[in-house]
Amino acid sequence: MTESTRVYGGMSAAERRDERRQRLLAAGLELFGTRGVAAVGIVDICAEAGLIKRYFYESFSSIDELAVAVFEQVTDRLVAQVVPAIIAGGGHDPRPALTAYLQGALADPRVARLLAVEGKTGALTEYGNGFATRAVELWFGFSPAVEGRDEGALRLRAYAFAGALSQVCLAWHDGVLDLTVDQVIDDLVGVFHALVPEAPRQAR
Amino acid sequence: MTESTRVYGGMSAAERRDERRQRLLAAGLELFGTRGVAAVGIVDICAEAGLIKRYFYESFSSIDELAVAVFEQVTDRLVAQVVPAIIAGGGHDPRPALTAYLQGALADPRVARLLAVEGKTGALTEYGNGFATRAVELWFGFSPAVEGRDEGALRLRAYAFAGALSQVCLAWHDGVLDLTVDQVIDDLVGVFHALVPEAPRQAR
DNA sequence: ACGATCTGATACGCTTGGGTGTCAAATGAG
DNA sequence: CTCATTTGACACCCAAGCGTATCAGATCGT
Repeated sequence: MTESTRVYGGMSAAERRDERRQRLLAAGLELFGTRGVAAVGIVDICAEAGLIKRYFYESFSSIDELAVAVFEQVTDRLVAQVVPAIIAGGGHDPRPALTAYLQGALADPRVARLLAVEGKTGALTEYGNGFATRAVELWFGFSPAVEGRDEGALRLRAYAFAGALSQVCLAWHDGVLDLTVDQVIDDLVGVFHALVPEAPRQAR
Repeated sequence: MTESTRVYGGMSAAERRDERRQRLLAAGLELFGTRGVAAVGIVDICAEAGLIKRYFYESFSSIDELAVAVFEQVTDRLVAQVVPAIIAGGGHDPRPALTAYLQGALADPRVARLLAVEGKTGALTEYGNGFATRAVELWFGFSPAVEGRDEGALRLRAYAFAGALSQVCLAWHDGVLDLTVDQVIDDLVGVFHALVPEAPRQAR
């Protein structure tokens, strides 16, 4: 309880603590995004972050807790970039949103892997499903007020597109798709329009 | 080296050995398909199979080896059902093939999880990617002789459809899609045709 | 019935990783 | 300079899981 709080290395106690937490998050992104969550231990994280175990438990109490924090950091960043792009698209052009999303998922294979694979396993399942749900609800923000049989079909297409995005990102990172980033974006815009022919509720 | 080989429990030595191997494979499908490969140990497999560790090492030398065998068994069964259905479709109707595939992936959530999640992690990555490649090449069997820019775009759509299939199966098993199996099949046939507008090279 | 073999249960040694503790060196306040 | 605080390196105990070994009961051939 004695908060001595003095400056060390030019930083206050809170600053040092936050900086260590950020290093742990960065180490988690690196290792979780390459080896996979299940293959990473606390010792690995500390080695990658250049810290000792004491400072791991300073911010987190388990590997799963760190994994959740990393996942939320990644998805929050992504949402923060995509949502304004959706608004910029004016509700009828999916390209800005797709561009924003793919700039995150194509630029960093670790992000792609976290979203497409790790978010479906172990302690991240509920958070991964939650993110998928958020994305699908976002999708429905474009085309509301559907009912009955078509509502289910539309929802299916939302999940279909989400899965398509993930798989394409993984395949592209694996090098099996010989396309530029812009080509991938163009093609996925095409996929979007193919999946939602009634998409832009503008002049129909 | 002394192969005594005598009958026990009404089975020959080879029969008993095969039966134990099958029980291990079944236990692997159950546990890998529910908890995930990374969360399963040899002891768990043996408990599920009702065997002791000695008989695990009789057929496999590690958890990863069992996981590969389970994955290959599942995918081989699937291929054995899908390929004839492709032929039955005559190269222009995707419905039989999709029906065959989804009868496997929708009837058994463990199969869906193995294909969509576990096949991308750990020791199964190469085999999972190999299966995806097989599926994509199968896709190209329908629409050959494309070249240049369109070849990449078509390949992207193949991976997109594969990802769509996986994600829809997972979502359906999670109960977020309130559709019957037949409705899912119908809708995915629609997704297929949407992704491949030039699909049936019949009377265009 | 008897002996050899097959099986299941259990135990043991070993390694790995989590969680905690100790101690000396580095740093900053007075 | 002196001393309290902060930090890093290292040691330690413990639980879990792997791989192997042991042993009694069950089963089969003769």
